[in-house]
Amino acid sequence: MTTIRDVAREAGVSVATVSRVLNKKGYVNLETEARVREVIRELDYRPNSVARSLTSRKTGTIAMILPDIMNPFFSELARAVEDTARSREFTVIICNSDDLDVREKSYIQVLHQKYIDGIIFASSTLSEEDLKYMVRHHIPLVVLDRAPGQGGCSVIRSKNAEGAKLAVQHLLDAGCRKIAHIAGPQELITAEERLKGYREMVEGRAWFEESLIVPGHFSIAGGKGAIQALLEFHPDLDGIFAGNDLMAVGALKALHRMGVKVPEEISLCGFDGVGAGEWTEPELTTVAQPIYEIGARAALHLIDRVQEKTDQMVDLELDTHLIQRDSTRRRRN
Amino acid sequence: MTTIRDVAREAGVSVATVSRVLNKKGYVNLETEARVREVIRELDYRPNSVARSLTSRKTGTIAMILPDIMNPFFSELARAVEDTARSREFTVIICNSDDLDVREKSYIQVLHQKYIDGIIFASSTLSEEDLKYMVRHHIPLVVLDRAPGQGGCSVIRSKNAEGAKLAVQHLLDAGCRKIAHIAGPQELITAEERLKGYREMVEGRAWFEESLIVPGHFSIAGGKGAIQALLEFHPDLDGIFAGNDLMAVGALKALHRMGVKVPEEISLCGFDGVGAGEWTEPELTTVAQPIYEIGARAALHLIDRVQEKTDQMVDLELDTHLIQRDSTRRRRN
DNA sequence: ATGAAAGCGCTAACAC
DNA sequence: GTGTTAGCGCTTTCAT
Repeated sequence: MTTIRDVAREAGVSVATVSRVLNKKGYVNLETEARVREVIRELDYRPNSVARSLTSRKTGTIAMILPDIMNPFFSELARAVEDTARSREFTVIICNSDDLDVREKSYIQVLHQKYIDGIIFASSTLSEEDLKYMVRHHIPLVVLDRAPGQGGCSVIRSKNAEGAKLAVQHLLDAGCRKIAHIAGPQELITAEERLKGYREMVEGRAWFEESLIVPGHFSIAGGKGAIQALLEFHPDLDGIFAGNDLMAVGALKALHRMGVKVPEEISLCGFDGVGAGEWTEPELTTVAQPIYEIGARAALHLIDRVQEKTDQMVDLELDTHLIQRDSTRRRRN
Repeated sequence: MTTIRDVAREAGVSVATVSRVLNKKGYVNLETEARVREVIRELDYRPNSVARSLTSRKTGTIAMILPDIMNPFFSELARAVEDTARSREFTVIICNSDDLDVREKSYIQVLHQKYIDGIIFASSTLSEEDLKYMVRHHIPLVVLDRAPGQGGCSVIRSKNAEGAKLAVQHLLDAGCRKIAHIAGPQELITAEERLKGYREMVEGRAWFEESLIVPGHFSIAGGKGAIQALLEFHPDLDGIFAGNDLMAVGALKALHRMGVKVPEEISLCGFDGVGAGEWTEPELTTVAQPIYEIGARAALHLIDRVQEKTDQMVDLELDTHLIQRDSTRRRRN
């Protein structure tokens, strides 16, 4: 491996000078610079970034902690983050937490030791303790899908309650008269807000009952399970708003298996807008979050903070929008 | 940040001693050790891994270069790699290449500069030049889905031709009398081998024609497009073997749109075995690669090489197996 | 404008 | 057993 000394020797200058041309910092004679650059090319020299990191305390690497990269929502998010990071010459470390807080904690330790420049946290549970740790150690942090006003970190998320209302309104417009909700885990603010949106739209209506709300754990299996419970008590159900697309897919499968036609007998609307919503038959109507945008903005802002182009925290709430496909349809009723 | 000096001072020993207890290397008095450990705990000291990397030339980080993390095949692979890496206390950098060789090249440069310990290459095109670069610089490399015997790198892949035969045999067993193949890009060895497997099974049969082979670019859109071409010339088609699941999904959508029933009129078999094959309706029969196992083995072997537990290259060919679901069915014929 | 030298935090001879 | 010291490759004062 060729080092800065080799270049210095070969160019007949000191390492300091080479360093200056490398970093375009401080004065350096144009001719000297030209010569140094020439040598750099000849020797195909590239500075060792570990050595650089040791002095600069910057690694040009950010990390992303998420529950599971196999979940299409998070893989899209990760893709956005990596694209953006690359455009700023940053590198991205991916961490699958499975929502286990011991794992999150251990990641944070390791990442900190590795001098990671910042973290995007898309896993569900960031403990108060971990947050404080990161603030104390000045590790820039962007949290996705959390309640605002945490202090010490930026937050980016979608308007979940509003999106949920969009979904319910759409089902109502489609002529549904009894709409259930398959809810995500209520520890998650996103799930909670989507449920809240649903409630606001349906509470007080004659047909509404608490038993129309069933948990689905944000998973395919959960979505399937929810259908059993739902149809048993509400055979007259004609609309379902699933708290995310994964559960909607599960619901779709279960309904199909039970011989219930979607959208003819039951209309179904998901949430998230993952690409795979188009894989199903019928294709899934859903409330789309601007997933890619969330990731891109998170990365951009995080890197701005790392590079001290800003010291402001942000607190963004992005709009959702309905993508109408085939799993909902106006009923002739 | 607390350093090794702080610990040394506080414990009344030299940094060398602290380093010794940290690395369990060399002799150190049990009582001294106890005291040092105590101080480490008190000060909540953790060694700075950047500094360590500078001397050890090891970062405890591997990289994975893949086309697109949003492709479910690669996200499963990535998940396996990260799980395995974590169990060995390694960290994983993800790089989306979009199969662009300039991008691959630039990643390799950056990763090398960052002292990455090794690379798992799951992107399609690894140029001879890049390979040599990595060999020359002693960067351990595991390549997925490439022809064997490259030298200088380990290769892991599935038995593609054999898998393809499994698929065609299954369609034949299901009673299909005219089976088409939607092929992936022939620059990719995987696509080429799958086509070869198909050919071996069908060439010489009375119904076989070259026009039964159409390109589908390993993408959903490609799968859709292929169907148009196919049905126009072969309205009597009754079986399709798609070179990957993404194309199979596209084919399924197109067939559905054209009112062709699967599997009643046409049986369809994919390749890969990505989880999302269960999202479709009907669920997709497919030849499954042991995706997770490929990733896990790749990571394990790579890390073994990094840690010099072995200096052997491997050249693995893993078995595929048929997962029979609903998109193929015995025809009453 | 350029160079000498002191770190960054840690490891590994080598000496005692 | 433990300490001293010279790096690892680079950046950054501080002289000159």
